[in-house]
Amino acid sequence: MQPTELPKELAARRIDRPVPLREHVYQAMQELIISRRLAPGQHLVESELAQMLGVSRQPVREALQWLNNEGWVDLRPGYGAFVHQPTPDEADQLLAVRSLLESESARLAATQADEEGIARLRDLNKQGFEALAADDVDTAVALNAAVHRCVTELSGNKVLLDFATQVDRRVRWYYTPIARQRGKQSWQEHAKLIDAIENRDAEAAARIMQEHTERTRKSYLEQRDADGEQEQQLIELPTRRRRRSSPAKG
Amino acid sequence: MQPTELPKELAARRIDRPVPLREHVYQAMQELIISRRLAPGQHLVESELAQMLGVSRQPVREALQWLNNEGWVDLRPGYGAFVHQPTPDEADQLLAVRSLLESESARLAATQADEEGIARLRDLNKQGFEALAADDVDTAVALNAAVHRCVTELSGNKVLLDFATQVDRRVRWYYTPIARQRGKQSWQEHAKLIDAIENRDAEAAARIMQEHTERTRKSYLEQRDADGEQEQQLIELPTRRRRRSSPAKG
DNA sequence: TTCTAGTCGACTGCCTACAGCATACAGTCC
DNA sequence: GGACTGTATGCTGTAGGCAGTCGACTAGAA
Repeated sequence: MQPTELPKELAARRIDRPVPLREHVYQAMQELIISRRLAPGQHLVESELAQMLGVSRQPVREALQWLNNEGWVDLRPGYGAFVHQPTPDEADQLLAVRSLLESESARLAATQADEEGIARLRDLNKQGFEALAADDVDTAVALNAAVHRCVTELSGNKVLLDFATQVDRRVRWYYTPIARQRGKQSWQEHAKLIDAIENRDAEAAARIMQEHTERTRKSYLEQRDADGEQEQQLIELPTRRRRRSSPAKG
Repeated sequence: MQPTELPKELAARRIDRPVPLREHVYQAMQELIISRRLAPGQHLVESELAQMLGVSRQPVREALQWLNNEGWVDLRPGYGAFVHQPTPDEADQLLAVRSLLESESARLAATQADEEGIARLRDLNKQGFEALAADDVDTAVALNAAVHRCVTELSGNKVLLDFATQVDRRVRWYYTPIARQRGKQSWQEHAKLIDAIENRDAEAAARIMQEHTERTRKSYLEQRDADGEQEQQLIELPTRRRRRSSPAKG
């Protein structure tokens, strides 16, 4: 089988290796999944992935475990890994949980944040406006994520941060397309949020964050109804025979 | 090295093996950690665990990954696994997040739950009162967890359920001792909660759940201040030499 | 005594190989 | 012709082993 373009890159990385191979595998596969080049529901055969990425099955297995934790793939013991099927329902549920976690974060941040943290927030938001003005959408999206993350960090609750990070990662799978479309308003809402935090007004901060995230959720729903999924070029993992799916139940 | 008492048990299990070994390893280790026979901060050497449990390193590695996801151990790449150090701070943060997630669950359950689900709740709570009357603390603790889980299931938000389950597992590490002490009041609160859900009063349900869980949190803090940690007999993992800890940073 | 270089060995990360199960296919019996 | 059984083979789970890395210990010098 001729490897896709990835193995050379991996082979290169392999030379300076303080970072475990599984990390690279993890990242490569995450990219493939996010970009939908591996189709939802697709069976991921360890040996094929290993060959494709130029490593053995071991690091692939470990990477698959991580991907499983983070909701990118589903593991069925004895039957291997399958790319997770994102459903509209799940997206909505994720966004709901995100809203919950982040509004609580904002509430806590209003009482916990220090001056330096608030300054950091302001700076990020300023950069966001600038990216917006420069039409630099990628940067704006990244900065948006950074603002939200920063608020959660300022909550001072590490557990909350952990969970919010998890949700955020998964949400972005669905959400990136919309994130690219919400413009100035979003950053104005951030500004208000930061004001509330600075004024130590916990309730206001929580409310603003909730409205802010709920608006995102609504955008998602609208967009979803508006346009269908666009097709993507899938990686055809070459096998002669392939298991159809999970075992017949019962 | 002479294995501890575990390997025979595992060896027996090994005969009827539809379940992967790593599952058994996972459960065995979780038990050892919860019971504090593996000390917080202790370095878990794969080969020793493998020998102790009578399996090879591979299933141990995979079990460690799971344990890591769920917060029981911390993995430091290149340095192995360490039993997670639970701190009072973290416990408090976990309980705070739990409160958040569960009160939202209650809110949603009030609008989403069906008759059958509510009946299930009532039944669990009835059993809880009975266990309490019979002084069967273990059953009462289990039923308490079941009630909370059931509410979260009835929320209809699978993501919320996922996270709540995670939190719950970890919380129980700290929390079991107090859970054993909260008595009748707790079950009366459940009853009120179920009433609110049945009446479709989302706000009341959320409020009751929040107060209920916050009360637990307070109990935890009080208890923590009251008595210190009792010592436990640790498993001495036999090695000649052992790395002290993680590498010197920077 | 304290600092430094060198050596030893423990431990992780990774690879290869094998065993067992599950599926798919082909041939056989009713 | 349809159901059943036997066989080939893909794929996972697990074992075992090798190499590189990092910490601990030791000896020698300042």
